[in-house]
Amino acid sequence: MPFFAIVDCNSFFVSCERILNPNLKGKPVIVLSNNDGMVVARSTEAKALGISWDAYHLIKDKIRYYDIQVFSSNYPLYSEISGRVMAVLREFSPRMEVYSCDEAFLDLTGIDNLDAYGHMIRDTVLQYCGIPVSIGIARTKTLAKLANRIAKKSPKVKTGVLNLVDSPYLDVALKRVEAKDVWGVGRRWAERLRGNSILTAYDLAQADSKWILKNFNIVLTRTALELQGKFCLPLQLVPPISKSIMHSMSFGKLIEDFESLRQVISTYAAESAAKMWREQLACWSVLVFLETNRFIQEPQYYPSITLQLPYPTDHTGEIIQTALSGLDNIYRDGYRYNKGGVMLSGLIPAEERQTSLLDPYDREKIASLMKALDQVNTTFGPGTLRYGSQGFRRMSWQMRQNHLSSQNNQGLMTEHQQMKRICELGQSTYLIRAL
DNA sequence: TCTGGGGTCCTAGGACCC
DNA sequence: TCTGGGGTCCTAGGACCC
Repeated sequence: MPFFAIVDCNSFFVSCERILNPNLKGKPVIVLSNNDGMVVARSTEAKALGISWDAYHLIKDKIRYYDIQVFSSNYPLYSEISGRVMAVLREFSPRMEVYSCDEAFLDLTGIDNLDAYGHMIRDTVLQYCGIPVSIGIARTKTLAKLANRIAKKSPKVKTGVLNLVDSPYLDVALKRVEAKDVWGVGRRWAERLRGNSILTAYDLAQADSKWILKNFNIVLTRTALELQGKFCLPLQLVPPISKSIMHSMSFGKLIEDFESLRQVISTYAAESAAKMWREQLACWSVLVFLETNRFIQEPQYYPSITLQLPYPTDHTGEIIQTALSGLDNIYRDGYRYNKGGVMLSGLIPAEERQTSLLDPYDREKIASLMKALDQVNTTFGPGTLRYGSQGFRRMSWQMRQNHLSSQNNQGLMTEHQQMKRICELGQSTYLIRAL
């Protein structure tokens, strides 16, 4: 019988900002989404002040009143630190699933003293990465998530580690967690479950699985079985090949003119292509979409179109051209657009492409061009080299980031200085190796 | 002024073929 | 011409996750 741990970084983005600026410890801190639109991460202190998933512009008064520290999201920083945390965790179990940037499942089967091991993991990540984590350990992934939730919330679990393997408190734990807070149960299903008097994780575990299968689906059935301690969800040890790659974002302001939209869509297409290129994939189809702003009273329009390519491609220029022809197709005058995006799908490993005599492009030349492009943009910053259709000036639709950590407290901090700051924390070989 | 971005899986229903 | 079953493929939409 396997044992699983889920290791989850506490308020991850906030913890990352605290590495750059230790003075933030003990203070209420929040991190905002792209465009500084909404709150996406909150320190415990901020949560205690009642800050939740609010629109930033609606809670500005509260932020001023309580002197809450505000940061725009700094994804290069978070992704760097995430990589270091994962490297440390892998030392504790090579059988690991990186579940998100701030969470990983570890297979701890065969470990004797699970409690002690959990504490060791927690202490090591804190020491070497400066990130506090919570850990739940149990016989299934779903139960481990449940244990983790209690470890995070309950004042009784002061150590941040909860082990439910063969625990006499398992039923107590299941009864304490509401069905809506079970991993895999969202708002909609929770409502339907409540209609059938299933209120807690315990109720869900007790429910008849045939009944769940008939009235819901196989996904929820597995969740219920996992709550009974029956292993259904294996670890995903090797990240599967992406099925789709998307770049989409709200614009800095509403866009009415076609030319600006062409620039946005070109830029988003180039972004998607770059992501795809880094994963060494090629795509069969390109989807383009636009959206108006649903929060304001005016004509709404949510068009999208999917374009099939004659051959799988990873050529940015070709993807931009395709996306722009899609834009031609869906664009309508008289709307104010708020958001757009480009999604690439039908992905295959780039090397598996069949070469065709009819293919008008020289794929090898394109590959070296793309490689050079990516290297320049990695070294000198994204967007240093770009296609003409992306535009050359900073445009009003570009992302708002008024609270970047690098500009907040100690003047401008370069990426190099940020990394140096991260390293000052570490006495560890992990960090040195990571550099 | 201002309301995230990026994914996955499952299912129902339509189109099409034999 | 009508009727029907069975199979596959695709797409859209709904649910979930972080």
